[in-house]
Amino acid sequence: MATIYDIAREAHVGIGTVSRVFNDHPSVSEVTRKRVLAVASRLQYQPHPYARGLARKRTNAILAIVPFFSTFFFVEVLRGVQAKLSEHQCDLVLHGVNHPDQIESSLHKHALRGRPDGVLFFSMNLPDGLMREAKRLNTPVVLVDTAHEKFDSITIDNERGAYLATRHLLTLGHRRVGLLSANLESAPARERLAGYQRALREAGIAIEQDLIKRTTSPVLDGFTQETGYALMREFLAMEGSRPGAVVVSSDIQAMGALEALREADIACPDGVAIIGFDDIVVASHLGLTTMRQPMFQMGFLAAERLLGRMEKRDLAPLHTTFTPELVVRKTCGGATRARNEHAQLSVLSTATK
Amino acid sequence: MATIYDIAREAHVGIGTVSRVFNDHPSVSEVTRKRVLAVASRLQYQPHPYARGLARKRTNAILAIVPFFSTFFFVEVLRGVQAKLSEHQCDLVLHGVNHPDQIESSLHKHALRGRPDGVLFFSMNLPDGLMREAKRLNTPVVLVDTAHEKFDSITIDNERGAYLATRHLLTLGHRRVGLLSANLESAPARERLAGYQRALREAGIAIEQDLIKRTTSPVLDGFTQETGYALMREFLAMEGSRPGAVVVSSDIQAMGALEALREADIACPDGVAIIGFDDIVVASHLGLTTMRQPMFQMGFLAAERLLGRMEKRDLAPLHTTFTPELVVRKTCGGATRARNEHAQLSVLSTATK
DNA sequence: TTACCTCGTGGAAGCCCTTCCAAGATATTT
DNA sequence: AAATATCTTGGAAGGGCTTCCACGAGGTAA
Repeated sequence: MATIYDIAREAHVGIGTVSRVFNDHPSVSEVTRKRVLAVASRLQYQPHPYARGLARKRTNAILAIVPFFSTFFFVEVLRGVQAKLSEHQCDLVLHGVNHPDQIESSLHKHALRGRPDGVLFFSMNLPDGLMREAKRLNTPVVLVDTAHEKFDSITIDNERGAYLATRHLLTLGHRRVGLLSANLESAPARERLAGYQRALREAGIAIEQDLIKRTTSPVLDGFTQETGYALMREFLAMEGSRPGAVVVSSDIQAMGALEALREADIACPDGVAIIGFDDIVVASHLGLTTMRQPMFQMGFLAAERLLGRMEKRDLAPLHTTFTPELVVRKTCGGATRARNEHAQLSVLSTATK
Repeated sequence: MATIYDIAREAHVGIGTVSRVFNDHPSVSEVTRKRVLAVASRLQYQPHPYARGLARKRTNAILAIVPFFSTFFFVEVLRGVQAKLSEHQCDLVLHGVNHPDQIESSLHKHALRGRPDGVLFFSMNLPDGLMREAKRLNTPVVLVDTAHEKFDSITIDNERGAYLATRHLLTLGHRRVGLLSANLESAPARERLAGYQRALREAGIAIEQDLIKRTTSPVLDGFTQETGYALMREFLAMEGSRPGAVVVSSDIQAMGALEALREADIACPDGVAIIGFDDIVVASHLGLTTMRQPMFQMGFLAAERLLGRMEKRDLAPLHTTFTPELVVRKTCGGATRARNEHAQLSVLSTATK
């Protein structure tokens, strides 16, 4: 591979000039610039990113720490991240975390070893270790689907999402509305529970504990089809007092729930209506009415914010919350038209200390 | 951040010794090693990866080029890749390609700029540009889900998979078996067609062109739910001569096909039986009988092979083919038990020029 | 004319490592 | 005891880039 020295020699200029050309430095005469570029292209020159990183003290890489990046949610969000990052010359390095316990230890050994210019941290409670390291190295961090007052964050208003979902069912005339929740250790699960409860309260409907099913499974905090299947069977076992509609805390669980219904030979909108949460790709194939999260956008925005933070580090943390949007399909009955292509965005707070 | 010079000074040794300690060089006395490590840990020393890369002339990063990494298939495969890579100290840099045309141009500007130690290239025809560059830079490349005689590859025996799928339907007593294919520009689609035809031929059944539906859609080469839906409707429009069973060339298409059936109110195993291809996660929720591809394993093996190739570059290309495995569920009727947890692996050829 | 800018340029120094060579210290052999 | 082999060690060189300082040339103002 050619180096700036080769270019310099062939173009009869100094290495400084070559470097300047490749960094768009203003003080290079047009004629020199052309000559250098010509030689560079002839020699197929490519600046060496590591040498550059070393000299500049930057890596041009951002690190994404995600729990097991196997779910639709992360894939979509990461696509958004990529979309933004590719506009800049910036690499995305993925670091999958299998178990929360693993974070602290692996962080040091692997993740930050690469000295990323920035970090995107997903859906987990921010470990103290990462927080300290980030401060120490002065590496900007943007949290996605989780929050902390000292860092930028992009989140979903889960409470409101569940509230809207529940409202939708109430509007359709349902009075006995159940909640198929997940592991309440999970913050999103708790928030969605709160939204569900608020909607019922506002409608003047008593909250029955029997109508709230949850799990203690640690596997993906219960956001799995298995959990959805199992909990829906619990509902079905209630026989006479079975709810006529169920708010499910994720689409993937809704899939399991639908399977349970099919197995029990209970029609979906008519026997039991179901509304999910996420709007993963398959939701549309299942005709699942659900609360859409703008996953791609979240990723895009997260990357954008991180890039911005890398420029101006000392501003107050910015917290952005997206409100999920109702996507009406078939599993609740009701109107089929009523959905905007893009989710509603609202910047809730801007200054936190 | 501390550097080896800091460590050397504080530990009263030379920089060479510090470097040796961190590279497990044998000729460092135990007492010195301990001392150096103690100082290093006190100073929270971390070797700088770029400086290391620059000096060693390696980057410790491998690049994955995937078409739109939004599908289940890639997510699973990439999980496998990660699993292997994390055993070594090796980063995974993702490069999503949106459109094939884009490959050639973006490759130069973005992808190879990082000078990865190796490249994983997925599911697309290997562009000449990448091939030349790889040769020029002497960067090992492993192809996944696609092949080229000059490079290592990990593929699926699509022909045999479709053959087995078709056989399954024949065994269940079906005589009129259709093929719901994709865009025949795609190699996997063609191979699956071939397997279907062979199974029929062997069974002494004439091949009817009407029973082979395909698309010319370029979107994901037709491997979409929309295509599945549309083509199944074509089958349904055949009325009297409609096939009693259909081999579908991917699970995602099968989802669309199932939807078409549901819409037409045709029972699935009974009215029309369906077998898919892939065994994506949702397949089990749909009760879809399908041909499983060991996606995680493919990724794992691909990474393993790439790592190996980085050590020994001059061996003949190795081509590994996995045979898909029948997973019996509900959409074909028939037995429900009969499935091993792991796919069968067979190394077909080892020496190609 | 002289003093002072500005512009374009060259290249040394520095970024943080690895690697290689030379050399001192020990141990082994003759 | 001398000669030789083996272990450890130090540190210069080098990897490819950015950046800063210095310098000459041309331009401007006094």
